[in-house]
Amino acid sequence: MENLTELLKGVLEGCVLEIIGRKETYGYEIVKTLNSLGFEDVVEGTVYTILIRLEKNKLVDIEKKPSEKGPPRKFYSLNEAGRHELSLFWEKWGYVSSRLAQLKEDSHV
Amino acid sequence: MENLTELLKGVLEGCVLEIIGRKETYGYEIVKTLNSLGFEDVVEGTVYTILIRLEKNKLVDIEKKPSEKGPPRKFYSLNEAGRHELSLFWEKWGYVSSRLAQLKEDSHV
DNA sequence: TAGTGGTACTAAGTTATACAAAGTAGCATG
DNA sequence: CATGCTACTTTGTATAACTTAGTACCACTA
Repeated sequence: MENLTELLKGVLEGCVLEIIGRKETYGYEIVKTLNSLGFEDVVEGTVYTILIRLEKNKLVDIEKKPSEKGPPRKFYSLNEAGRHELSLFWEKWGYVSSRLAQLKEDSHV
Repeated sequence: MENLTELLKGVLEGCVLEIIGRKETYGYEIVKTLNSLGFEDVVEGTVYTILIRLEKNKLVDIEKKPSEKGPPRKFYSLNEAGRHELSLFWEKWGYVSSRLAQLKEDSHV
């Protein structure tokens, strides 16, 4: 799917929160996860800027661990504020998507 | 619902296309329509910038008509390119929302 | 007739987010 | 020692929504 950029604003951050919320993970793996979830064109630069933002907003805890395969990994996990932000995200997403569903539904009645 | 700004990127333009696609209408009325659809905090400044963008991208036809209640209205209708853009929007929206639905579904399995 | 409020459009500047592009660096394999 | 995968960093750009302020038409009323 091409040029989803604008529709992904706000969405990708929510996805990253959700992914981190499931299990402690790191940037490179998150990129691969997003790709496999259907967000195929999401690249590292995008994800790392999101992670830096999450850190700056104190939504995640970070732990550095060595890797067998390359440079050390920075593992992220959600803290309490992060979990709250995640539930807020799903709430907002639910709101917007239900309005859109309604709009679309009305359109072919 | 508070602070949906980022989630609305790309979405509002799609909504405006959809609204215009149903019947010829004008900016002020579009604002009211969006508000009644649940996008309560969307204000004129936002909608008019979208309309100017649609015009610049040649997705709409425009006709100026007098109003009984105020300044003349600029009526917008979708042209062929606009209808195509609208169907593209719904396609993209469907893609993104289905991925999100899947992500959310997986989350509480 | 001055003031208020609803209708209707315009325009300048700000902010937030995704994306592009390039680079640094560790490690394994051939 | 070159290639390729892993893994993180940084700088800059584009886009879209939002903020704020302003112009202007019209009807009603105190």
